[in-house]
Amino acid sequence: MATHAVEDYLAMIYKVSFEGEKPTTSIIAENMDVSKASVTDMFKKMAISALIIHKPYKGVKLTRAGEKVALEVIRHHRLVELYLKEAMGVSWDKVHDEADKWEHILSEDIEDRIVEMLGNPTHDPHGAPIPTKDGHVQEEKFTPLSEAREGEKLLVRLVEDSDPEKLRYLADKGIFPQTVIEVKEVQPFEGPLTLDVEGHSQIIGYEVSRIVFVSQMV
Amino acid sequence: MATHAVEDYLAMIYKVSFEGEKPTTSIIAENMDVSKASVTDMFKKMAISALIIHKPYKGVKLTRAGEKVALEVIRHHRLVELYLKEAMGVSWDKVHDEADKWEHILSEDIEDRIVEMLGNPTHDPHGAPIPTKDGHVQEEKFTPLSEAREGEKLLVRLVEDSDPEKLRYLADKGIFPQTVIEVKEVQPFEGPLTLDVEGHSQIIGYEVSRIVFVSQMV
DNA sequence: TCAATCAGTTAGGTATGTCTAACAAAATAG
DNA sequence: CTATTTTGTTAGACATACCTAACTGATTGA
Repeated sequence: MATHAVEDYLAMIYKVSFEGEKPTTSIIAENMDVSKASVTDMFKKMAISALIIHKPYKGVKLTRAGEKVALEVIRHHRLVELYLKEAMGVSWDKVHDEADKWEHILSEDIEDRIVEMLGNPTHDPHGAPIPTKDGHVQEEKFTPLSEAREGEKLLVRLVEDSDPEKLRYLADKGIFPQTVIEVKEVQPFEGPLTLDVEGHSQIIGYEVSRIVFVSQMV
Repeated sequence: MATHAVEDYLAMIYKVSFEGEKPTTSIIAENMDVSKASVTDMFKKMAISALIIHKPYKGVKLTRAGEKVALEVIRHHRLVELYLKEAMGVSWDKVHDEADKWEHILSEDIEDRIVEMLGNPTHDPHGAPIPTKDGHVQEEKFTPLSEAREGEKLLVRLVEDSDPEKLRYLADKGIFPQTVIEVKEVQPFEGPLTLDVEGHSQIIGYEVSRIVFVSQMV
């Protein structure tokens, strides 16, 4: 059984890889907020346990076993996020931090009950897909709203969940997964966007627009 | 902030004291399933943190600070047990082990939500009182069913929660907190008891009867 | 009361997961 | 193609929470 720390590293490696970055010692250290020496140690241990393959300067790659653990942790995390929101009424900016604690102690039994209560959900409150029990996800790649052009009619698909402040800000503007938005104006030099969100005009900054991912409306 | 391990020790010291035993190195070691040397180490650390007062061979005493932490952990444990049963449908023999994990990660926010959802509950599924937020309990002392005499009409008040097998057995017989039972026959030499449980005749062994606590019906 | 027993502590180790400081090795820029 | 910068590793520590084995100190029973 992987320790909590190992579970965290594996999930982070998965996320970084998915986002198209190389999961190197430095990048994982930065993302996990630990020293590079700690990551070197951990990579060594995980390589011995055959959870990763480590090629210095080339980054790390999850083995099938490592990926399975990573997806299990991510499944737990996303299920708990949704459960907290739907069953306990926790606001979407707070569910991430809570889920970070719950993901490691969730038993099979409780997991199953949550799945049943939520009716076999496919996505968490931020629009991220929930991996299946047998370790599969189809994570889709969406476009960041920061790259949108004037006149586009877009469907919000996913919002990055790690910054509670930004999530509260977006909730205020009525921007959630499944929200339809129209891009009215895009100012140059990483300037603000003027949007139509369900009939209301909203102006949001470039920095925030980078955590909102959208797809074109057909 | 106390570590998980320290929280566990404090809660155990509280429970042992409450049950009238002296929380000595040996007894805590036995109850926590660790070596006596580990307990000696831990007592030292907790004494330095002013959570306990340790007099070798005389046992340990919680300071007000230590008691506060202990009651907080116990509050979490019992609230979670009830939540798991009421909100998630977990059977009463399984809630204890789950709650052992949840008790350490429960945030104030989630605790408050659980309290509200359950309508300010006073007792867990085994009949144990839930300490208040400000650290008070009125734990009542009840008589073990093993000491009952023939002809007595009794109200089940509490069932010890640590042995799932026995809890399943008692559930089978219809014995829960608030159940009314009549003692039909008591066999000598720690022999079985014949009971009337809500109109059904039930025979239970002495060993099991020791974890059921009752009070006299008025 | 004193020897045997039981309880408790000390000493020295292990594993996990961190850290800083010093060093080595690879990538890159001129 | 070498020098600088960046990246990664090693060495040596520390804290937590355990362990076993050896020892000491208290209690108690004959």
